[in-house]
Amino acid sequence: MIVKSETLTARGRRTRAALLEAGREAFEEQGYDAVRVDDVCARAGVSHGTFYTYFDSKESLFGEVAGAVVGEMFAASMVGPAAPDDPYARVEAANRLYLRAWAANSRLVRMLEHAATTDDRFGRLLLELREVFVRRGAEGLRRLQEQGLADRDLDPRLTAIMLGGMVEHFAHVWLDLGERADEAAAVDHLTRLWARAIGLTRASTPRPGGQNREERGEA
Amino acid sequence: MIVKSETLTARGRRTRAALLEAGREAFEEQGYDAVRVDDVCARAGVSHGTFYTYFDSKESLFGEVAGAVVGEMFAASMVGPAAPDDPYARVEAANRLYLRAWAANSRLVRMLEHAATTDDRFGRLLLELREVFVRRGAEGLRRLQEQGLADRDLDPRLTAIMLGGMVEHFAHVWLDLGERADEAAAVDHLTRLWARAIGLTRASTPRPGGQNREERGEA
Amino acid sequence: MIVKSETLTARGRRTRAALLEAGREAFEEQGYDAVRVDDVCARAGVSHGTFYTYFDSKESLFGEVAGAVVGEMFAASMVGPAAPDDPYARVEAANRLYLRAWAANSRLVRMLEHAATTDDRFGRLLLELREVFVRRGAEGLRRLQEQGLADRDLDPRLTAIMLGGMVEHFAHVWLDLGERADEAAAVDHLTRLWARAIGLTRASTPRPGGQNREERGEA
Amino acid sequence: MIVKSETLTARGRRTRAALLEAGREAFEEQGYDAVRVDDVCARAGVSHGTFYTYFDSKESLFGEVAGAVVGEMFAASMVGPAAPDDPYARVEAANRLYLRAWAANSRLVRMLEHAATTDDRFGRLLLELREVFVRRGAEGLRRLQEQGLADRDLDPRLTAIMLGGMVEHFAHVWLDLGERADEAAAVDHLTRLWARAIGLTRASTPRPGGQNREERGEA
DNA sequence: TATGAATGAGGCTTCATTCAT
DNA sequence: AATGAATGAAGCCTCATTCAT
Repeated sequence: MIVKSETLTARGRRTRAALLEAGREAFEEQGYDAVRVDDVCARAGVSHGTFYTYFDSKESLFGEVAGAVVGEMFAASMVGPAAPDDPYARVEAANRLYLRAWAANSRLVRMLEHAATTDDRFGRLLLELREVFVRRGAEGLRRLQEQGLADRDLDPRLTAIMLGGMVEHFAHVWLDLGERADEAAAVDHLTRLWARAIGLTRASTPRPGGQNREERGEA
Repeated sequence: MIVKSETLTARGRRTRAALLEAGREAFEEQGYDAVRVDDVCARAGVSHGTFYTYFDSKESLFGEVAGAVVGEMFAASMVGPAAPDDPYARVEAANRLYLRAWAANSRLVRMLEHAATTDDRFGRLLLELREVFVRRGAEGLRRLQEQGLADRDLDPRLTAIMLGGMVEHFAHVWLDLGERADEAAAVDHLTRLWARAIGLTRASTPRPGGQNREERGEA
Repeated sequence: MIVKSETLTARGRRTRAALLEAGREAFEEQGYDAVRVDDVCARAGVSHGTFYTYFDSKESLFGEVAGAVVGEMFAASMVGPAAPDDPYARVEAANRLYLRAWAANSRLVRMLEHAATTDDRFGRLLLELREVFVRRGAEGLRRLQEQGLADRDLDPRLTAIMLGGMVEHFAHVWLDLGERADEAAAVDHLTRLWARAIGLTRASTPRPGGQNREERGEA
Repeated sequence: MIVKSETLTARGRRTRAALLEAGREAFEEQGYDAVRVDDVCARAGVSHGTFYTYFDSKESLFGEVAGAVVGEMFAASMVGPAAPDDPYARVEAANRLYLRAWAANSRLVRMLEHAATTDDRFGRLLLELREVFVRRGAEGLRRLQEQGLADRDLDPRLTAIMLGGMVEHFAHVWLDLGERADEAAAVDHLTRLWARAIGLTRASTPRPGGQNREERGEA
């Protein structure tokens, strides 16, 4: 009988959390395939049988880990109330968050991508995750279009998917495949590409961030 | 002792080719993990033992399959001499090819991505593959910059990585994750985003394709 | 320390009884192997740990359940004071009781048979159980022989084992293996076979039951 | 891929047969539950993985063993052309064969009984097995009835089930549960009970077999 | 008494790879 | 070259039982 957190005593909750944490670490360090249930148990300092008190299988543990990660990424994707007024700066802030959110969990997201290959449930999780970013991007674009600050001939959703994908994919190439770049330059470039792609007109104060401030300032 | 094609009799070459072909099909249909050596042999109509006459291991078979796929993608990425003169049209043609090349091998590329996780050799293969597209993109951009048709403040390589990634990633989202879109619209959007992102000035005849022809025609 | 009923508080007695009852149901429904201690606890509405307050092991629980069942079967096997005078009718009544007793507990008896395979203790229990019926049968036969109502050349014990086995086995075939028959016809046939086998002479009033009344009435 | 005998090379057939034989021995000696796949492999002198080349699982091995046993019992149940003319002697011969067939495989039949509890497939096998004996018995009785040698008021099938069950069950009590008896006496009693139960009239020469020849000869 | 978390022995099965023929 | 039998490392999972609270 597998137990969710609600039913558990404090001790049980601790054990479950330890397994979850151990699982996350193990997956991140070793990759899904290489992780044996016993590895996780050893990390968590519990016996082997205990694992199955809390989780059905390695896959089910991964499901929870992935769920947690996705939750964190949701949270991290919020620009928040402190967002700047300037549209360009907003785009930049969003891109930075996007990049960081993806970067922070790069390995697990890749595992999720792979898991999605086999198990639809993970495919759905991945879709949900992307959808959050896509929605946010599409919303932002639509607003800019309404304000006359962005090209109206772009389909908001398709555009958000494409430009969001650009950021996401760059995170992958950068962090997983070892393409050399520094964050500032990356964010700057991504933002400029993004802004120009949608025809973002700097309505008021042109406050471009990043390192090419001057150059663009001249334009 | 594993034998490559050169050393083989006609019969041997046939068997080897059959295994390779069978492997490719099997990997594409079932995914790396799910494929058993026996599956491949069965498809190729060959006994288990025979497999090891031609390949060291399942992984080595995958290596060859992946190599072949990458080769095909290289070939497919050539815009060719029939490329249009108009820069925008060239970008469009390149994007179409890019998308198709990735689409045609989506599953195997994903497998390669996963394999890269474990085995550096596949990581390198993947890098090589991307590099071809990145180089091509960077070259193109540099040329446009020199001709004064694209913004000079963009780093060609970084830009190519990012915009190329946009295309590649869209292929993935589209084909593997089931985002609905039709090719024409996708290519059109990708091209517009790409063109605007690099500030592509239509030097001569603006010949934008896609669904918003008129609007842009007015400009 | 395992506790028997005598030592227990009222609450303890209730818990123990609940486990016993739950165990019996579980065994009957699922079979020995398929029953997990947890199943029994769940049925009894008790936590896992509690089980071992009252029973040494799953096997020991089964032992008690089996004991209870055997006790019931003993009780059920009594023809009682209301038994008819007519020997044939007595045989018939005994057969009906025998069949019903076995039928009522068919599944548990089978489990007992299986348990006997591994554990002698259950073998002995089974022997005791059978012995009751065998003795009763042998006694009855001996009395009939003495009264000149049954063949004297039959060994009473062997005969009782064989004819008793016929009844018992028929119960098994009928109830466990799905041979179609109705109780009345079964009892009638069993009784006729039994009676003729021992050469039962209807001393006084021939009062054969069942469906062939007339035919035999003619004799 | 599991292989049946037809497809195999001589070596494969030998290995398969060895596993089958080893399985049968193991089951007989240790009982189904106690047998581990590895035990069987050790007996057969093959590795552990080899087992799964030939059988799906322990259960499937048991299925084949049981099938073989049932086949042997079918064969053993034939009275054969050497059967005596005298009906009583025929019954006696049949009972002896019946008893021996059951006795020879008592342990495995018990395992089959138990397996039938869980798996219908074994239930069906058991039914088939019994059906052979039931049919034979019913046929025999019907013939005797037609010849006027046995009571016409008995349902042949029901009677065969009951009297056959008597023999079968006695074999069980005798061999598995340790009831003391010698074969000759057992066969003699079974036959007498059977014969009388069906009202077998010795048409021609009364040639009762067994040890009580003289006593009965006097009657 | 009752709880329920923790334990770990015990078995099953898969499949890449080797090897004798 | 081809065959296919044999191998065994490697992991997964269940569940009766113990134990601290």
